[in-house]
Amino acid sequence: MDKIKVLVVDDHPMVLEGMQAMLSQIDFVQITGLARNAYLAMEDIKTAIPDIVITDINMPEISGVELTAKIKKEYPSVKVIAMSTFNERSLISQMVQQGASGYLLKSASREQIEEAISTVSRNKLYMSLDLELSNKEQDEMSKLPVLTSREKEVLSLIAEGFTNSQIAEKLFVSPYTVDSHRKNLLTKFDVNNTAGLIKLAAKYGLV
Amino acid sequence: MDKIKVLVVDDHPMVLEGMQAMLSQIDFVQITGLARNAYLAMEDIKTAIPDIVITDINMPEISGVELTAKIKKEYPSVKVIAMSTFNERSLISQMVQQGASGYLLKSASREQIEEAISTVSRNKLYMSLDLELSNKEQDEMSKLPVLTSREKEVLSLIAEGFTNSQIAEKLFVSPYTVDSHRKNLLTKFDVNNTAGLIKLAAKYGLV
DNA sequence: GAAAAAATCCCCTGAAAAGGGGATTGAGAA
DNA sequence: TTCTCAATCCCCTTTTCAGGGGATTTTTTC
Repeated sequence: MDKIKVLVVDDHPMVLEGMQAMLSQIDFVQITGLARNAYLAMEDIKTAIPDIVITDINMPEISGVELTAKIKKEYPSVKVIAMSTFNERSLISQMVQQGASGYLLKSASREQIEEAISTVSRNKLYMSLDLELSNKEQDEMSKLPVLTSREKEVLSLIAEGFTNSQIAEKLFVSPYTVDSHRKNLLTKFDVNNTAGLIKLAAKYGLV
Repeated sequence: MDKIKVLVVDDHPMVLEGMQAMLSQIDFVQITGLARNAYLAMEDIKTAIPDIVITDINMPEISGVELTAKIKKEYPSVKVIAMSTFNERSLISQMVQQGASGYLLKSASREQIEEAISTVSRNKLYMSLDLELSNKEQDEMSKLPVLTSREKEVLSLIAEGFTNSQIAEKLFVSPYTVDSHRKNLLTKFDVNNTAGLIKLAAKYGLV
């Protein structure tokens, strides 16, 4: 049985070293490369096509989301496992949309990493979402409202500091419309002013 | 010449492994332990007193700040190097106040870690603050206004979603006063509404 | 002990947001 | 095909915020 070829992408040398150390303890895994950015990752993939790419989501220049899109476009058979710290869960759906097969917390243990790799290599999805979440966090997550695309648009503009009428101009709609969206956002987030709105939105990476 | 004894504290196994891998490449360093939380770190220190403790700031239960306070209280001669990801710079001053001797980004290279350890062991402060910052970030950082303690207090309450009068009640002052602070904050941050305020404050970890 | 900085308080105006109410249109789901 | 939902638009009232203008007191710093 062939070993599973894994490429790790992360801008933190520490994490790369850590992953190398942990992956080398897994007997069915073979490391094909360690890349500290998306460019180098694509180079590495070209020379030695891995089975799985484990990539950080938050990276300067080209993010993990974009890298995943690139990989899936050029090498659809390569599986991608996204890695992030706990406060970026909002990016998971983005990653999955781009074709990621797994989601790993940076606080993952060797066992979890092992499980993630073997699960993903069997064409299944691995999500380590709830593993380290407190009840409070779970509650907060479940309360996360579903926003329409227009609402997201308006929210990000609010967060940019624009007023209703400025946003209305940008979106070519009436200020009344923007105000409606704003009110819906307040209701959905269950807050009663802009401050609460931005705070929550920022917390869940929506802005 | 004796080796410098180092203990690493981080709740992420990946980082611990990474640090171990990187530190073992430094010939003048001897790892006395790897702890995944503050409790275990204190145990480790008891059995083998290290010269330097490298600790993550963001940890569940007991934070790096609290751990540093504990260490400096019980073992004043032990040096502490704080470690964090880039968006927590606001904690640096807290760490320094608690007696930390260094600050290391998690994106640090082996060279930087080496430098941090040797600098700190020579009783100097090591701050890796500006190392990996882009010009844009540097500019933004340098523009960061100095807030008074009252202003910080008011800002965090604004971010919590309270109105001026609610804040006034909490602080036992007149709403006029709170309004003054709010206006000063707007001026200092050079923004013109609450949204811009919170966004900036959040960006620099002030809330 | 004087000067500077921080914290407090007050007033006014106009703009913006919050909190209600409602209505219409179009697209997609049941 | 109805029914729901998203998106659009409108009006009203009250509250809060933003942008000015000041002033006083306390605390810190030199």
